[in-house]
Amino acid sequence: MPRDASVTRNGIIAAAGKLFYRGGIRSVSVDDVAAAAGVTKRTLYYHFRSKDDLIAAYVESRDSPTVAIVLGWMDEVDGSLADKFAAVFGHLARLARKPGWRGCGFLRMAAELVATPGHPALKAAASHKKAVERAFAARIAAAGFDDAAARARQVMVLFDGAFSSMLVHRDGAYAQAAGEAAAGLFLAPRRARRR
Amino acid sequence: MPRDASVTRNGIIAAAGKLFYRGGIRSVSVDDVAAAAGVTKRTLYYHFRSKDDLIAAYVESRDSPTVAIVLGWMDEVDGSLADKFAAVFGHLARLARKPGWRGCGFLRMAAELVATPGHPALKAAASHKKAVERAFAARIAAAGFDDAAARARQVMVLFDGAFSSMLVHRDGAYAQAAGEAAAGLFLAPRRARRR
DNA sequence: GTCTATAAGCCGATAGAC
DNA sequence: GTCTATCGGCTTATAGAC
Repeated sequence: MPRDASVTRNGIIAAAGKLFYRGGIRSVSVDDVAAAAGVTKRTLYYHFRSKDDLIAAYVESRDSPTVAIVLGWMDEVDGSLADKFAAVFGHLARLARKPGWRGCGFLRMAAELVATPGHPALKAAASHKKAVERAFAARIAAAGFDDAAARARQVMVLFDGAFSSMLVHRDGAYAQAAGEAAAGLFLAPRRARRR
Repeated sequence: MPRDASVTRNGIIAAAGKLFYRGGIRSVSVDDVAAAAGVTKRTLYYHFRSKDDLIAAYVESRDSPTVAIVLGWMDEVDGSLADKFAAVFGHLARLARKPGWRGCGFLRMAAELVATPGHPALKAAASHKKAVERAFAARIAAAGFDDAAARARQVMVLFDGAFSSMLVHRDGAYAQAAGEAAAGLFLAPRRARRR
Protein backbone atom coordinates (compact mmCIF):
# COMPACT_ATOMS: atom_id res chain seq x y z
CA MET A 1 0.00 0.00 0.00
CA PRO A 2 1.50 3.33 -1.04
CA ARG A 3 2.44 5.64 1.77
CA ASP A 4 1.32 9.25 1.79
CA ALA A 5 3.18 11.10 -0.92
CA SER A 6 4.34 13.97 1.24
CA VAL A 7 5.76 11.59 3.86
CA THR A 8 7.94 9.89 1.27
CA ARG A 9 8.89 13.19 -0.29
CA ASN A 10 9.86 14.74 3.03
CA GLY A 11 11.84 11.65 3.96
CA ILE A 12 13.84 11.98 0.76
CA ILE A 13 14.48 15.67 1.44
CA ALA A 14 15.61 14.90 4.98
CA ALA A 15 17.97 12.15 3.83
CA ALA A 16 19.33 14.38 1.06
CA GLY A 17 19.84 17.20 3.53
CA LYS A 18 21.98 15.11 5.83
CA LEU A 19 24.15 13.84 2.98
CA PHE A 20 24.38 17.20 1.19
CA TYR A 21 25.38 19.02 4.36
CA ARG A 22 27.92 16.37 5.24
CA GLY A 23 29.64 16.03 1.88
CA GLY A 24 28.46 18.73 -0.48
CA ILE A 25 26.17 18.40 -3.47
CA ARG A 26 28.32 17.01 -6.20
CA SER A 27 30.03 14.37 -4.12
CA VAL A 28 26.66 12.88 -3.17
CA SER A 29 24.96 10.81 -5.86
CA VAL A 30 21.25 10.26 -6.38
CA ASP A 31 21.87 6.62 -5.55
CA ASP A 32 23.30 7.65 -2.19
CA VAL A 33 20.24 9.75 -1.40
CA ALA A 34 17.78 7.05 -2.45
CA ALA A 35 19.59 4.43 -0.36
CA ALA A 36 19.70 6.69 2.70
CA ALA A 37 16.00 7.50 2.32
CA GLY A 38 15.11 3.81 1.97
CA VAL A 39 13.53 4.17 -1.46
CA THR A 40 14.59 3.24 -4.95
CA LYS A 41 15.92 5.71 -7.42
CA ARG A 42 12.78 5.38 -9.47
CA THR A 43 10.69 6.56 -6.52
CA LEU A 44 13.00 9.50 -6.00
CA TYR A 45 12.57 10.52 -9.62
CA TYR A 46 8.83 10.18 -9.21
CA HIS A 47 8.87 12.86 -6.50
CA PHE A 48 11.57 15.09 -7.98
CA ARG A 49 12.08 15.99 -11.60
CA SER A 50 15.88 16.05 -11.29
CA LYS A 51 18.73 16.20 -8.81
CA ASP A 52 18.74 19.99 -9.15
CA ASP A 53 15.07 20.00 -8.20
CA LEU A 54 15.88 17.98 -5.07
CA ILE A 55 18.73 20.34 -4.19
CA ALA A 56 16.41 23.33 -4.40
CA ALA A 57 13.79 21.58 -2.26
CA TYR A 58 16.44 20.85 0.37
CA VAL A 59 17.62 24.46 0.57
CA GLU A 60 14.07 25.77 0.81
CA SER A 61 13.27 23.29 3.58
CA ARG A 62 16.10 24.68 5.70
CA ASP A 63 15.20 28.37 5.34
CA SER A 64 12.56 28.97 8.02
CA PRO A 65 13.96 26.52 10.61
CA THR A 66 17.38 28.14 10.38
CA VAL A 67 15.99 31.66 10.82
CA ALA A 68 14.01 30.43 13.84
CA ILE A 69 17.13 28.96 15.43
CA VAL A 70 19.08 32.20 15.13
CA LEU A 71 16.21 34.31 16.44
CA GLY A 72 15.80 31.83 19.29
CA TRP A 73 19.41 32.46 20.27
CA MET A 74 18.62 36.17 20.52
CA ASP A 75 15.35 35.78 22.39
CA GLU A 76 16.66 33.51 25.11
CA VAL A 77 18.96 36.29 26.30
CA ASP A 78 17.66 38.99 28.64
CA GLY A 79 19.93 41.93 28.00
CA SER A 80 21.06 44.58 25.58
CA LEU A 81 21.23 44.13 21.84
CA ALA A 82 25.00 43.79 22.19
CA ASP A 83 24.42 40.90 24.59
CA LYS A 84 21.98 39.26 22.19
CA PHE A 85 24.38 39.40 19.27
CA ALA A 86 27.21 38.20 21.48
CA ALA A 87 25.02 35.20 22.26
CA VAL A 88 24.42 34.52 18.57
CA PHE A 89 28.13 34.39 17.83
CA GLY A 90 28.79 32.43 21.00
CA HIS A 91 26.37 29.77 19.77
CA LEU A 92 28.14 29.77 16.40
CA ALA A 93 31.47 29.14 18.09
CA ARG A 94 29.92 26.35 20.16
CA LEU A 95 28.36 24.68 17.10
CA ALA A 96 31.58 24.91 15.13
CA ARG A 97 33.36 22.85 17.75
CA LYS A 98 30.98 19.92 17.31
CA PRO A 99 32.40 17.07 15.21
CA GLY A 100 29.74 17.04 12.49
CA TRP A 101 29.81 20.78 11.87
CA ARG A 102 30.54 21.69 8.24
CA GLY A 103 29.95 25.43 8.07
CA CYS A 104 26.87 27.17 6.69
CA GLY A 105 25.01 25.01 4.21
CA PHE A 106 23.63 28.07 2.40
CA LEU A 107 27.07 29.63 1.90
CA ARG A 108 28.54 26.32 0.79
CA MET A 109 25.67 25.98 -1.66
CA ALA A 110 26.50 29.38 -3.11
CA ALA A 111 30.14 28.35 -3.46
CA GLU A 112 29.40 24.99 -5.07
CA LEU A 113 26.79 26.32 -7.51
CA VAL A 114 28.83 29.37 -8.54
CA ALA A 115 28.95 28.22 -12.17
CA THR A 116 25.15 28.02 -12.53
CA PRO A 117 23.94 31.54 -11.66
CA GLY A 118 20.23 30.98 -12.18
CA HIS A 119 19.98 27.77 -10.14
CA PRO A 120 16.83 27.71 -7.96
CA ALA A 121 18.85 26.53 -4.97
CA LEU A 122 21.07 29.59 -5.35
CA LYS A 123 18.08 31.90 -5.35
CA ALA A 124 16.72 30.11 -2.28
CA ALA A 125 20.04 30.52 -0.48
CA ALA A 126 20.17 34.23 -1.27
CA SER A 127 16.57 34.62 -0.17
CA HIS A 128 17.35 32.91 3.13
CA LYS A 129 20.31 35.19 3.86
CA LYS A 130 18.14 38.20 3.11
CA ALA A 131 15.53 36.90 5.56
CA VAL A 132 18.15 36.63 8.31
CA GLU A 133 19.37 40.14 7.51
CA ARG A 134 15.81 41.50 7.65
CA ALA A 135 15.24 39.78 11.00
CA PHE A 136 18.43 41.35 12.35
CA ALA A 137 17.30 44.77 11.10
CA ALA A 138 13.93 44.40 12.79
CA ARG A 139 15.55 43.61 16.14
CA ILE A 140 17.98 46.49 15.76
CA ALA A 141 15.21 48.95 14.96
CA ALA A 142 13.10 47.65 17.85
CA ALA A 143 16.00 48.27 20.22
CA GLY A 144 15.99 51.95 19.30
CA PHE A 145 18.96 52.15 16.97
CA ASP A 146 18.71 54.19 13.81
CA ASP A 147 20.17 53.06 10.48
CA ALA A 148 18.94 49.57 11.29
CA ALA A 149 19.34 48.34 7.71
CA ALA A 150 22.97 49.49 7.46
CA ARG A 151 23.83 48.04 10.86
CA ALA A 152 22.11 44.75 10.05
CA ARG A 153 24.18 44.48 6.89
CA GLN A 154 27.36 44.87 8.92
CA VAL A 155 26.23 42.18 11.36
CA MET A 156 25.38 39.95 8.42
CA VAL A 157 28.90 40.30 7.01
CA LEU A 158 30.28 39.32 10.41
CA PHE A 159 27.84 36.40 10.54
CA ASP A 160 28.87 35.02 7.15
CA GLY A 161 32.50 35.83 7.85
CA ALA A 162 32.42 33.83 11.07
CA PHE A 163 31.08 30.81 9.16
CA SER A 164 33.68 31.14 6.43
CA SER A 165 36.72 31.76 8.60
CA MET A 166 35.74 28.95 10.94
CA LEU A 167 35.26 26.55 8.04
CA VAL A 168 38.78 27.31 6.81
CA HIS A 169 40.54 27.13 10.16
CA ARG A 170 38.19 24.93 12.18
CA ASP A 171 38.60 27.41 15.02
CA GLY A 172 35.70 28.82 17.02
CA ALA A 173 37.82 31.82 17.98
CA TYR A 174 36.76 33.53 14.74
CA ALA A 175 33.12 33.53 15.82
CA GLN A 176 34.21 35.04 19.14
CA ALA A 177 36.11 37.76 17.30
CA ALA A 178 33.07 38.41 15.11
CA GLY A 179 30.88 38.60 18.20
CA GLU A 180 33.15 41.20 19.78
CA ALA A 181 33.06 43.28 16.62
CA ALA A 182 29.27 42.95 16.41
CA ALA A 183 28.77 43.90 20.05
CA GLY A 184 30.92 46.97 19.45
CA LEU A 185 28.43 48.16 16.87
CA PHE A 186 25.70 48.38 19.52
CA LEU A 187 27.39 49.75 22.63
CA ALA A 188 24.96 52.68 22.66
CA PRO A 189 22.25 54.06 20.36
CA ARG A 190 23.99 56.25 17.81
CA ARG A 191 24.15 56.90 14.11
CA ALA A 192 25.87 54.29 11.96
CA ARG A 193 29.15 55.45 10.50
CA ARG A 194 28.86 56.87 7.01
CA ARG A 195 31.53 57.14 4.38
CA MET B 1 61.77 18.34 -28.88
CA PRO B 2 60.47 18.38 -25.31
CA ARG B 3 59.86 21.76 -23.79
CA ASP B 4 61.23 22.65 -20.40
CA ALA B 5 59.38 20.69 -17.78
CA SER B 6 58.55 23.63 -15.53
CA VAL B 7 57.10 25.60 -18.44
CA THR B 8 54.68 22.81 -19.26
CA ARG B 9 53.88 22.26 -15.61
CA ASN B 10 53.21 25.94 -14.96
CA GLY B 11 51.06 26.14 -18.07
CA ILE B 12 48.93 23.30 -16.78
CA ILE B 13 48.59 24.99 -13.38
CA ALA B 14 47.60 28.26 -15.03
CA ALA B 15 44.99 26.61 -17.22
CA ALA B 16 43.65 24.63 -14.26
CA GLY B 17 43.48 27.79 -12.19
CA LYS B 18 41.32 29.60 -14.72
CA LEU B 19 38.92 26.69 -15.03
CA PHE B 20 38.82 25.87 -11.31
CA TYR B 21 38.12 29.48 -10.37
CA ARG B 22 35.44 29.80 -13.01
CA GLY B 23 33.55 26.59 -12.33
CA GLY B 24 34.80 24.96 -9.17
CA ILE B 25 36.89 21.84 -8.80
CA ARG B 26 34.50 18.99 -9.27
CA SER B 27 32.71 20.42 -12.28
CA VAL B 28 36.02 20.70 -14.15
CA SER B 29 37.42 17.44 -15.52
CA VAL B 30 41.04 16.52 -16.08
CA ASP B 31 40.22 16.38 -19.79
CA ASP B 32 39.05 19.99 -19.63
CA VAL B 33 42.29 21.09 -17.99
CA ALA B 34 44.48 19.19 -20.43
CA ALA B 35 42.62 20.60 -23.42
CA ALA B 36 42.83 24.16 -22.07
CA ALA B 37 46.55 23.75 -21.40
CA GLY B 38 47.15 22.37 -24.88
CA VAL B 39 48.57 19.06 -23.69
CA THR B 40 47.23 15.54 -23.57
CA LYS B 41 45.95 13.94 -20.46
CA ARG B 42 48.95 11.63 -20.39
CA THR B 43 51.29 14.62 -20.19
CA LEU B 44 49.23 16.09 -17.38
CA TYR B 45 49.54 12.86 -15.44
CA TYR B 46 53.28 12.88 -16.08
CA HIS B 47 53.56 16.21 -14.23
CA PHE B 48 50.93 15.57 -11.54
CA ARG B 49 50.29 12.36 -9.68
CA SER B 50 46.54 12.95 -9.49
CA LYS B 51 43.85 15.58 -9.87
CA ASP B 52 44.09 16.27 -6.13
CA ASP B 53 47.80 16.93 -6.58
CA LEU B 54 47.01 19.44 -9.32
CA ILE B 55 44.40 21.14 -7.15
CA ALA B 56 46.91 21.57 -4.34
CA ALA B 57 49.51 22.98 -6.74
CA TYR B 58 46.96 25.49 -8.00
CA VAL B 59 46.05 26.74 -4.52
CA GLU B 60 49.69 27.06 -3.53
CA SER B 61 50.46 29.00 -6.70
CA ARG B 62 47.86 31.63 -5.79
CA ASP B 63 48.98 32.20 -2.19
CA SER B 64 51.80 34.75 -2.49
CA PRO B 65 50.37 36.68 -5.46
CA THR B 66 47.08 37.13 -3.65
CA VAL B 67 48.73 38.40 -0.47
CA ALA B 68 50.76 40.83 -2.57
CA ILE B 69 47.65 42.18 -4.26
CA VAL B 70 45.92 42.92 -0.95
CA LEU B 71 48.98 44.54 0.58
CA GLY B 72 49.37 46.58 -2.60
CA TRP B 73 45.87 47.95 -2.06
CA MET B 74 46.92 49.13 1.39
CA ASP B 75 50.27 50.59 0.34
CA GLU B 76 48.94 52.69 -2.52
CA VAL B 77 46.90 54.75 -0.04
CA ASP B 78 48.51 57.63 1.85
CA GLY B 79 46.41 57.95 4.96
CA SER B 80 45.35 56.40 8.22
CA LEU B 81 44.97 52.71 8.82
CA ALA B 82 41.20 53.21 8.60
CA ASP B 83 41.71 54.70 5.13
CA LYS B 84 43.88 51.79 4.08
CA PHE B 85 41.34 49.18 5.14
CA ALA B 86 38.56 51.19 3.53
CA ALA B 87 40.59 50.98 0.32
CA VAL B 88 40.93 47.21 0.63
CA PHE B 89 37.18 46.73 0.90
CA GLY B 90 36.57 49.29 -1.80
CA HIS B 91 38.72 47.23 -4.15
CA LEU B 92 36.78 44.12 -3.15
CA ALA B 93 33.51 45.82 -4.02
CA ARG B 94 34.96 46.94 -7.35
CA LEU B 95 36.24 43.46 -8.21
CA ALA B 96 32.94 41.85 -7.29
CA ARG B 97 31.16 43.95 -9.89
CA LYS B 98 33.30 42.56 -12.71
CA PRO B 99 31.56 39.89 -14.80
CA GLY B 100 34.07 37.08 -14.24
CA TRP B 101 34.23 37.49 -10.48
CA ARG B 102 33.39 34.30 -8.58
CA GLY B 103 34.23 35.08 -4.96
CA CYS B 104 37.33 34.00 -3.09
CA GLY B 105 38.91 30.91 -4.59
CA PHE B 106 40.39 29.89 -1.24
CA LEU B 107 37.06 30.06 0.59
CA ARG B 108 35.31 28.21 -2.21
CA MET B 109 38.01 25.57 -2.04
CA ALA B 110 37.34 25.13 1.68
CA ALA B 111 33.63 24.79 0.96
CA GLU B 112 34.03 22.29 -1.86
CA LEU B 113 36.60 20.11 -0.06
CA VAL B 114 34.73 20.08 3.25
CA ALA B 115 34.34 16.29 3.15
CA THR B 116 38.09 15.62 2.85
CA PRO B 117 39.57 17.33 5.94
CA GLY B 118 43.21 16.42 5.32
CA HIS B 119 43.35 17.50 1.69
CA PRO B 120 46.61 19.35 0.85
CA ALA B 121 44.67 22.06 -0.96
CA LEU B 122 42.64 22.67 2.19
CA LYS B 123 45.79 23.07 4.25
CA ALA B 124 47.18 25.44 1.63
CA ALA B 125 44.00 27.52 1.70
CA ALA B 126 44.09 27.76 5.50
CA SER B 127 47.77 28.68 5.38
CA HIS B 128 47.03 31.44 2.89
CA LYS B 129 44.30 32.95 5.04
CA LYS B 130 46.63 32.87 8.02
CA ALA B 131 49.26 34.70 5.95
CA VAL B 132 46.78 37.46 5.10
CA GLU B 133 45.77 37.72 8.75
CA ARG B 134 49.42 37.98 9.85
CA ALA B 135 50.04 40.69 7.24
CA PHE B 136 47.06 42.63 8.56
CA ALA B 137 48.34 42.27 12.13
CA ALA B 138 51.78 43.56 11.13
CA ARG B 139 50.27 46.68 9.56
CA ILE B 140 48.04 47.25 12.55
CA ALA B 141 50.92 46.95 14.99
CA ALA B 142 53.10 49.22 12.84
CA ALA B 143 50.37 51.87 12.96
CA GLY B 144 50.60 51.98 16.73
CA PHE B 145 47.51 50.00 17.74
CA ASP B 146 47.73 47.48 20.53
CA ASP B 147 46.01 44.08 20.42
CA ALA B 148 47.05 43.85 16.78
CA ALA B 149 46.37 40.10 16.59
CA ALA B 150 42.83 40.42 17.95
CA ARG B 151 42.06 43.36 15.69
CA ALA B 152 43.51 41.59 12.65
CA ARG B 153 41.26 38.63 13.35
CA GLN B 154 38.22 40.91 13.36
CA VAL B 155 39.29 42.45 10.05
CA MET B 156 39.82 38.96 8.66
CA VAL B 157 36.27 37.96 9.56
CA LEU B 158 34.99 41.06 7.78
CA PHE B 159 37.23 40.24 4.81
CA ASP B 160 35.94 36.68 4.44
CA GLY B 161 32.41 37.82 5.22
CA ALA B 162 32.51 40.38 2.43
CA PHE B 163 33.54 37.65 -0.03
CA SER B 164 30.82 35.29 1.16
CA SER B 165 27.95 37.76 1.34
CA MET B 166 28.86 39.19 -2.05
CA LEU B 167 29.01 35.73 -3.58
CA VAL B 168 25.49 35.00 -2.34
CA HIS B 169 23.91 38.30 -3.32
CA ARG B 170 26.19 39.49 -6.11
CA ASP B 171 26.12 42.90 -4.48
CA GLY B 172 29.21 44.99 -3.81
CA ALA B 173 27.37 46.87 -1.07
CA TYR B 174 28.37 44.14 1.38
CA ALA B 175 32.05 44.93 0.90
CA GLN B 176 31.26 48.59 1.50
CA ALA B 177 29.46 47.69 4.72
CA ALA B 178 32.40 45.54 5.78
CA GLY B 179 34.76 48.41 5.00
CA GLU B 180 32.77 50.77 7.19
CA ALA B 181 32.84 48.29 10.04
CA ALA B 182 36.59 47.73 9.58
CA ALA B 183 37.35 51.45 9.48
CA GLY B 184 35.38 51.84 12.70
CA LEU B 185 37.80 49.51 14.42
CA PHE B 186 40.67 51.94 13.77
CA LEU B 187 39.24 55.40 14.34
CA ALA B 188 41.88 56.02 17.01
CA PRO B 189 44.55 53.99 18.83
CA ARG B 190 42.85 52.25 21.74
CA ARG B 191 42.53 48.89 23.38
CA ALA B 192 40.54 46.24 21.55
CA ARG B 193 37.26 45.42 23.17
CA ARG B 194 37.38 42.46 25.51
CA ARG B 195 34.55 40.21 26.61
C1' DG C 1 3.66 4.95 -6.32
C1' DT C 2 7.07 1.66 -6.02
C1' DC C 3 9.81 -1.86 -7.97
C1' DT C 4 14.01 -4.14 -11.18
C1' DA C 5 16.94 -3.30 -14.84
C1' DT C 6 19.47 -0.59 -17.92
C1' DA C 7 20.60 3.12 -21.00
C1' DA C 8 24.10 6.53 -22.44
C1' DG C 9 27.81 9.17 -21.25
C1' DC C 10 31.49 11.13 -18.46
C1' DC C 11 35.01 10.44 -14.91
C1' DG C 12 39.98 9.74 -13.19
C1' DA C 13 43.68 7.16 -14.28
C1' DT C 14 46.73 3.90 -17.07
C1' DA C 15 49.11 1.02 -21.08
C1' DG C 16 52.42 1.01 -24.34
C1' DA C 17 54.69 3.26 -28.45
C1' DC C 18 58.25 6.49 -29.66
C1' DG D 1 58.17 13.87 -22.10
C1' DT D 2 54.58 13.56 -25.16
C1' DC D 3 51.57 10.95 -27.95
C1' DT D 4 47.03 7.66 -29.13
C1' DA D 5 43.90 4.62 -27.25
C1' DT D 6 41.25 2.67 -23.75
C1' DC D 7 39.86 0.63 -19.22
C1' DG D 8 36.67 -0.03 -15.43
C1' DG D 9 33.65 2.42 -12.67
C1' DC D 10 30.36 5.78 -11.49
C1' DT D 11 26.78 9.33 -12.91
C1' DT D 12 22.02 11.12 -13.91
C1' DA D 13 18.07 9.70 -15.73
C1' DT D 14 14.58 6.50 -17.99
C1' DA D 15 11.79 1.99 -19.55
C1' DG D 16 8.37 -1.00 -18.44
C1' DA D 17 6.13 -4.26 -15.00
C1' DC D 18 2.83 -4.37 -11.26
